Amino acid sequence: MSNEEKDREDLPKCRVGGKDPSGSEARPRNWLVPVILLSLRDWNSYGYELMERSTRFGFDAMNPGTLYRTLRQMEKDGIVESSWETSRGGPARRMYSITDAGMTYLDFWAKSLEQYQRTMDTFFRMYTGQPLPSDENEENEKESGEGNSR
Amino acid sequence: MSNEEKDREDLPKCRVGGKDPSGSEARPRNWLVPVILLSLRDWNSYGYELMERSTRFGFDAMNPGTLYRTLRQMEKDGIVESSWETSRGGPARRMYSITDAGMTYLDFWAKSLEQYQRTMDTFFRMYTGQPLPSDENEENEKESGEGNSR
DNA sequence: GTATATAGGTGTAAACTGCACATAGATATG
DNA sequence: CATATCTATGTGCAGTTTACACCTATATAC
Repeated sequence: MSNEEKDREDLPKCRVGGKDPSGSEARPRNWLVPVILLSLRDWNSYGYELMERSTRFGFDAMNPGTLYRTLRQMEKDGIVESSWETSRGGPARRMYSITDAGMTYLDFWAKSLEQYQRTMDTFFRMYTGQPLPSDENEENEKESGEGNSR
Repeated sequence: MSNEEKDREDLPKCRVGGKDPSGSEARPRNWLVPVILLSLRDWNSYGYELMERSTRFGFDAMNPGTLYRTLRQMEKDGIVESSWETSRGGPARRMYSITDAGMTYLDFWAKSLEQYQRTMDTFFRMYTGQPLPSDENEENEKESGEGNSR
């Protein structure tokens, strides 16, 4: 048995977050939306192709149901547009393109993700043991002093 | 009217992701769990205090319901322990401490978040217009070539 | 004719979260 | 004493998101 497998078996089976934070847990809700918008900003595309492309953005095994449903919802919201492409062998494709509102929405997502990245940086600074740089020590240690330190 | 306010009104009211990705949207599900575990790793604490501390990790206005419920669930999962602290003026506090399983779980979350950070880096590299460095151009442009470029 | 790859989709249950609301001890104030 | 406030912990419910299973249809290969 490899070490990684052993680690996994020691991991508590937590109901919070399903089982473990790997895979789907450690990414924001609707992460699929900015990923799709970003893909469509460069090239128009369709569901089946977007499924493969999103694999590069943390979706190890994208499930079709969620993707197609998200695309239809995004069209209702006006951030993407679609039209059938039938001039081709094989099943018809619903080709999607991003709208102006979609571009605006993508920019907004980018700003939010930047903010979240900074928050995660704070998390990792604290995780690796360094004190918070923005924390000016306004008596916090004393207030929380009833706990033992490890 | 300020520019920021104007931007906000131009934003499409998207059903995907509630309204907009600001605030709660741009962070993973159960983000509260690693935040609590990290806080408890340094000092034992209780719900009311943890509520204030989590404000520093992207929760602008933490709602008590979610926090207390999460803490109870985490205890059921065995990643934290609690005991009543009554030797004090004021209402009793349920003091929490992290368990060994909780430490393991925190490490696991950290690994997942690191992974996700790398994914977000990929997102931002693509967003700002640079090509993916891991992308060795295996005919991808031609395969996706039916879309127009912007 | 039947298997396979491509392409798009629905139904449902579980999980997560925000919001409103409920409870209760201690202390301060008129 | 009445009651207001701060501290502290919770429950109920409804809305959103998502994973999983399942279904349909077209074209091509064998």
